[in-house]
Amino acid sequence: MFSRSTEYALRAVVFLAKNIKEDKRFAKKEIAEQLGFPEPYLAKILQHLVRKNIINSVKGPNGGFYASEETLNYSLLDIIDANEGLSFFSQCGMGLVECDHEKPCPIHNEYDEVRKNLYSILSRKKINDIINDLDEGIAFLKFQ
Amino acid sequence: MFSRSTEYALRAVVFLAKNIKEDKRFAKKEIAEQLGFPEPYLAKILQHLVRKNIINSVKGPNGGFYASEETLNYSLLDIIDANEGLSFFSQCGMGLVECDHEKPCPIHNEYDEVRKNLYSILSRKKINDIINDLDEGIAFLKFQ
DNA sequence: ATAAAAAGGGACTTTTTTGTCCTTATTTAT
DNA sequence: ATAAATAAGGACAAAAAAGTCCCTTTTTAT
Repeated sequence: MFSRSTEYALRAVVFLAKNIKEDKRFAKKEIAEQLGFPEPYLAKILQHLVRKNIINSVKGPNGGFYASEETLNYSLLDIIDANEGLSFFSQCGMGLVECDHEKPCPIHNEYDEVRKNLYSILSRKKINDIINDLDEGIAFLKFQ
Repeated sequence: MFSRSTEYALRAVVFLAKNIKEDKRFAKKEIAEQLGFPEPYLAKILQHLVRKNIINSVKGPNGGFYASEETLNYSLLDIIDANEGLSFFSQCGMGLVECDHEKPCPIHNEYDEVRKNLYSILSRKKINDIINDLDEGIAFLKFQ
C-alpha cells in the first residue's frame, strides 16, 4: 500500500519509541541489525525523519538516534506524510486528473469512502497508542 | 493505490466496454489516442488482458481489440488481479512477514478492515455496472 | 589538542517499473 | 498468391525507487 521506505520509517520510529525509556541513543548500525534493514538506506530514512523533527539524533561517540516525548505524539499519518506525502489520499483510483465530487469517475465514491476511512484511522493512531498496544500484548512486532 | 499499468488496464477495458455496441475493433493506436496513453506500452497491457481472456483481439486488417459480453461480467478486482495480482490485499501494512490475526502488527486490524472493505467494493463492481453509471450520467470518464 | 565514534550528505549502482522499437505472425481484401 | 493492416512478442532504453559507498562534520573522551 505504501512504499518500502515508508514501511522502514514506520518500523524504525516504533522501534525507537519502544526504547524511549532506556534513555539511550541507537546507532544506525544497531537499528539496522535489530530490524533487518539495509543500513545505509535506513540511514537515509532516519536522517529524513530527523529533519522532519519526528525523531532526534546526536553525532559523535555515544550519539545515535532516539525518540522523544514529541515522537510519541506523532500519528502514523504524520510519518507517512513525512516520507511520501499524502497524494495517496487524493489521487483518483483510475488515474484521472479530472475526477472529483462534481464529476466522479466510476469508482470515485467507493474509493473516497475507503480512503477517508483509512485517513481517519491513520491520523488517530499515535505512536504512543502503538507502544501501549505492544506493551499490553494486544499487538506484536517482531524485531529482527 | 494501484500501479500505473493497472490504471491503464482499467480505463482501457472501460473504454472498450463502453463501445461494445459498435461491433467494431479498435486498433491500439486509436485506443492510445483516445485515452492519451503511450501506444506501445498500452499494447503490452492490452495483449496481457487478451491472454487473460478479459478482452478479445483479432489480427489483420479491420482487426483490433474489443470487449465481449464476458468482458462486461468481469469485476474491477478481476482486472486488478490480472495485472498485479492480489497481494495488495494480504500484505502487512508495516511490511512484516509474520503478521496475521493471531499475532497482529499494531495496525493489522485497522488495515484489515479497510482492505476487506475495498476488496468487497472492487469485487462487487462489474464493468457492466460502470457502463450503466456512465450511461445514466452518475459517473464520468473523460476520454482523451 | 587529538583520536575515535558517530550522524550528515552527496555521488554512485542496482533493481524495478515504465516506455520504446523492431521483427514476426496472422488475417483480410484484392 | 500477394500485399497491406493489424496484433504478438522480444529486446532494448529511460525513469524511478531502492540500495551502497565514501568523504565531511560534529561530538566526546582522553
